[in-house]
Amino acid sequence: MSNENKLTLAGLAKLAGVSTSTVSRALNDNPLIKKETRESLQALARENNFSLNRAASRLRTQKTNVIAVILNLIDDTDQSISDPFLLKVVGDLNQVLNQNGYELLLSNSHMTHGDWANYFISSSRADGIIVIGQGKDTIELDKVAKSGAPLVVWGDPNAESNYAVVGSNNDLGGYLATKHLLEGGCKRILFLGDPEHAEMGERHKGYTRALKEAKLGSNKDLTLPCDITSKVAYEKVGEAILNKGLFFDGIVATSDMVALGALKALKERYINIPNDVGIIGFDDIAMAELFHPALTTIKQDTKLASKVMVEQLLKQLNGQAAESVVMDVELIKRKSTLSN
Amino acid sequence: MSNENKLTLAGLAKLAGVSTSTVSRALNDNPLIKKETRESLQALARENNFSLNRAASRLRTQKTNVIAVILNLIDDTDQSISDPFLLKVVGDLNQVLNQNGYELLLSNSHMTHGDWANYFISSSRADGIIVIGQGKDTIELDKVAKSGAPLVVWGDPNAESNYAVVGSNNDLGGYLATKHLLEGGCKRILFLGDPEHAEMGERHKGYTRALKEAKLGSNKDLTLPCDITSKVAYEKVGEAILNKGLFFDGIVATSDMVALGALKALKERYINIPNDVGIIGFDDIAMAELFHPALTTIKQDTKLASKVMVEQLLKQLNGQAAESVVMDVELIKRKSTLSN
DNA sequence: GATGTATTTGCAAACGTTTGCATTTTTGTT
DNA sequence: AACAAAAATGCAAACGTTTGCAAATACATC
Repeated sequence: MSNENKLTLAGLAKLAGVSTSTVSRALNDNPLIKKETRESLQALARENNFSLNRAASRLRTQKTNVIAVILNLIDDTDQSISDPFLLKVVGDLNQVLNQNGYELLLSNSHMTHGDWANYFISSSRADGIIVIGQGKDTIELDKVAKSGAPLVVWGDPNAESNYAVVGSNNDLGGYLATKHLLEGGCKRILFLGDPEHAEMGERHKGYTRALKEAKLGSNKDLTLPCDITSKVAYEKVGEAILNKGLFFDGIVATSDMVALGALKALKERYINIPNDVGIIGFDDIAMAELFHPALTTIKQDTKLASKVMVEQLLKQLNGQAAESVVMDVELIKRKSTLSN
Repeated sequence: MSNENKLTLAGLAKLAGVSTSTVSRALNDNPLIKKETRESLQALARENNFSLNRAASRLRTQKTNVIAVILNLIDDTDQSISDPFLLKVVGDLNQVLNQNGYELLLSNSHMTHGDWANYFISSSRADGIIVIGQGKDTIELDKVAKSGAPLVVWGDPNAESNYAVVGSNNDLGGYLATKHLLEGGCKRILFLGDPEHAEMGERHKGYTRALKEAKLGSNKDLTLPCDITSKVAYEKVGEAILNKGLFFDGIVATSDMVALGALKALKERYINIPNDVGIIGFDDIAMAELFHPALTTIKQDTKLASKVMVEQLLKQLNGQAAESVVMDVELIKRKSTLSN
């Protein structure tokens, strides 16, 4: 590893006896250069372990081919960063971005304070931003959008916004979940999650709608606000039962992790699932079917979603306008609920 | 967002009526510049939403302040990318790297083919590489190490290698796990995992040692090779019981996810845990205590490990030699095993 | 062989920072 | 007031690519 005399484009050009422009074009597969020349130069580059200096080419082309992905965490608990669903999204985004010739710069809202557009875009660290999660306030997002930086957000696509939001049809998800429980015979269905949060709010709407349709007026006591972690869900459900007994026979959980917490709280009290209480989750994380009983859930297709997010971002990078997209959800019936 | 006349260092300098060198130094907090000047220039930059072009400064300084983190996936299943433990490590690394002024470029072995050192380091995409997981063959890693690129690997620190490996005391972990089961009265303990894999092999060694100490010769039939996913574990355990009956009364699983799969297979057959079979996992992922029963496990401290990995990497970036580090593990007793 | 047109290459100027060195300004000493 | 030393600033040359334009070469046509 001779550090001091790292091979450069100019060096390679001298080696080949051509100009740097020719080598540059050859390595970028520019058809201006004769095919044979191109190939022999590419071979030469390979032999000599040459690789283009990206700092230089980024400076020259004013393009980084990097996308910043920001995990927009709501609370301060490190916990939430380990939500398998969000991390799955990161993994899938990485895949899709790579396929499109982009790399993924990972960040999270705890670390990156201040102006995201400035920090990532003006500074030439990245060409665009994908934010996972709308968070509670959208001020930061609005600022980014206003700056004109290419931006796509995973969140509630129905929310009023001046940027492109990709997200599930949460209302439908909440509706399907609730209806499924109703069909299984549940009468008093608990909504476990925070309706203040945009996406969860939509799910709550669907939940309420299904109840109304079934002529079961929604009851405020049947909504139990709760963070999106299993630990909190476990505690909240335990607490609720302690205070009020088993006042429900079904649970619509706002994520699989929340469902897992509820599951445990119930099982510890020897409450039978699904006979005494039916539980349905949201997300369909990989381990959902490994819970005991296997978890019925509303599936969000992260792979497809990632593809759509990247598409919408690429559009903006090409100067076109992007739009919010609503993704389909799907009821996955397993063992934690009764079938009708 | 006036795109065509983006503010540059020269522009800012003109605005302030000083030279670019002064502004550059001021923004980098160089004490060569008078304190007041520095502060007023920093304020001016803030007012004008100026931020340094990193492509340019990286080119000039030959330093990126970026670290590439590569998830070294063993198999082709997308599954393994969603192992909560590995993703937790990524999250923790992100945190530590940020605290040290570095950013995290995420990658995985499926996407980045060929020469990692060339791709990331010579190309000036990153200053160093952290690889999570040694994989089955270490050819690629050896190549990176030989190239002289700053490199730290999460894996088996006892493995022979010409690069710095940070990892748990897996042998001790396997030993503690097995001993704990023995103390709980288990006589025929199953090792669930692939001893061919470096880290798992160490755990298997510890397992064998504990058995020997207890005068229970190790039995080859009691080692059940198995991928590191819960689904495979679930299938393998189910299969084994189907073929040979319940020939074990304890399981040492090589990860919590594997334990989860085993757990389910057993529960489906109404085998009582921990009375009929004790199960102990590895990792202590966030949801381990939410399994039912709460999972006894060997904890790996990812936060501390991330800190150590970054330390070892920074050493190399400063021209010092790095060393392999063995991290402590800890037995976390919960409900899936009997206490002595 | 002359001419015109395609094809292939090279020249040289950017891109926006940082930094060694020279220069200017300030401060302190006699 | 003169001078030296210290502190603060500026000049200009890099860093390694890409690319518009000009130049050179190859090929075809008469």
